[in-house]
Amino acid sequence: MQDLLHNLRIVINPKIYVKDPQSSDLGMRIIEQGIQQISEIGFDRFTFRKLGEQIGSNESSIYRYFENKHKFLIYLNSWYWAWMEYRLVLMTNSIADPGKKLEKALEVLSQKVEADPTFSYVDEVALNKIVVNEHFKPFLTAEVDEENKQGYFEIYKRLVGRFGQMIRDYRPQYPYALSLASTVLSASLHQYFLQAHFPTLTDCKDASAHTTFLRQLVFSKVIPSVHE
Amino acid sequence: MQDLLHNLRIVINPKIYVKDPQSSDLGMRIIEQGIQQISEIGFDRFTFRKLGEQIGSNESSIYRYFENKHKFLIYLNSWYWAWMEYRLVLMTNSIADPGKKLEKALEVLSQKVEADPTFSYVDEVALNKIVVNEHFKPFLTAEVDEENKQGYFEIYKRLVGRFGQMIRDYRPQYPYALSLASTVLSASLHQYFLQAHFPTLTDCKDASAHTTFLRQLVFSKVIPSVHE
DNA sequence: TATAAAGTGAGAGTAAAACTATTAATATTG
DNA sequence: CAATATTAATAGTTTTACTCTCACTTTATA
Repeated sequence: MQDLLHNLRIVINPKIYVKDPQSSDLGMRIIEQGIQQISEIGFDRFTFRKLGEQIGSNESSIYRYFENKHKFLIYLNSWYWAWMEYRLVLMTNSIADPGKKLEKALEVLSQKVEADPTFSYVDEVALNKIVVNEHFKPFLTAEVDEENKQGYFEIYKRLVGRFGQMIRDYRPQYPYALSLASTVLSASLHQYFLQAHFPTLTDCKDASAHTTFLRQLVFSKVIPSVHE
Repeated sequence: MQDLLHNLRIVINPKIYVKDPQSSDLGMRIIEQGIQQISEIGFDRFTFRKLGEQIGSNESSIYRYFENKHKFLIYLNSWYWAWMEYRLVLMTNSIADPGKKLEKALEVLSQKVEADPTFSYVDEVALNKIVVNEHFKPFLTAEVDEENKQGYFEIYKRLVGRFGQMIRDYRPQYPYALSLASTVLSASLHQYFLQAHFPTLTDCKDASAHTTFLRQLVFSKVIPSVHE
């Protein structure tokens, strides 16, 4: 199993990059160190110049891989969501019971992220910090609709769709499967964000609370409508 | 009642502005036209220079009201959340039953925004568009923690707290009132955002769907845990 | 092994945005 | 009417994002 996984490579829409960073040593360093830098100083303060200095290369070389830093962020986000999708499939594929499958999916999507040795050049924990801290930044531009047309967000959309389908498989009558799927995904990030920056706006103080909160939300244990 | 309300003024933390825009004609125009411009071209493409041109004034005059455009966005967001809080209180204050109160609160927070004649110089519909399209932008900066310390987000935090308290009043045993409150608030914006830009990621196609989706979520009718 | 092609590094250069500072004109107030 | 505050106009600075060019190195190919 592990051997098989070592041959895996996350596939990203080529329109997002100029040259595939997974195809060269410099490219890998751009990803590796770019993740480090953004997670440390934040995306806004991050520049290709600074990254060039850190990897002992030049700004202009990085532009040969990514058109601009916004696309770099979209790339990193795509990688993250592709990795989440891969983990989701891996962890739920063998579960036949829709309820148990959904429960497992929720766990995968909401638990604290840990390093995955399958992809050595990516620090998943730092990448998760980026995704949490900048969660909607890839979407929040005047060019969303154009970029969406270009398929920049297809991985994320596929993940929402897949998770939505799991909800539908469990309760086909429920009419808001997609909305619930997108809500859970964004709420999970948001709760981690609040825990880090606005602890007075969340009750999720430890690792397990995030999963419990969302599980209760999805499985209707929030405010029991019948008896308690 | 209306007469009383005409004397109302939304109070914003003075640290957010240099000079109170509600104190002068130029200030009002900055708010009024600023909302228009940002809702039309998006926050990133918006500059004080462009706004100056539109209101027949100068870039440097605007800097006398707001230190920078990021603080201007924080101001607009604060105004929006203060207005939401005012509406929330107004619409729920007289309701004694905690369940009905919570239901009403959900309605106020999730329904499509309509113009409020109480505050004539603010176009609430355009402002809502800004808040939906840029939802987390005020938070998503490297300076969040510092700005939070300065109290820039206190109105939003108060609103979450107030809504969380309504949940707690209804079901004191439920341990995630704050998380649910912040989730509902952000999910509401997010679903509107998806409806506008990613319709394949949401089931909320019309005005009432947003409220129904969230009501079911909060009142545990998502996936009935007992029988159907 | 010679040679073209591709990839990279260094540095300078450009355009736009985000302010800042100065000064003059205008309006307000005491 | 004089003092004061407010605003307009202009020019200037700094930073960022990105571009261009050219030299050098590595790799591919004949």
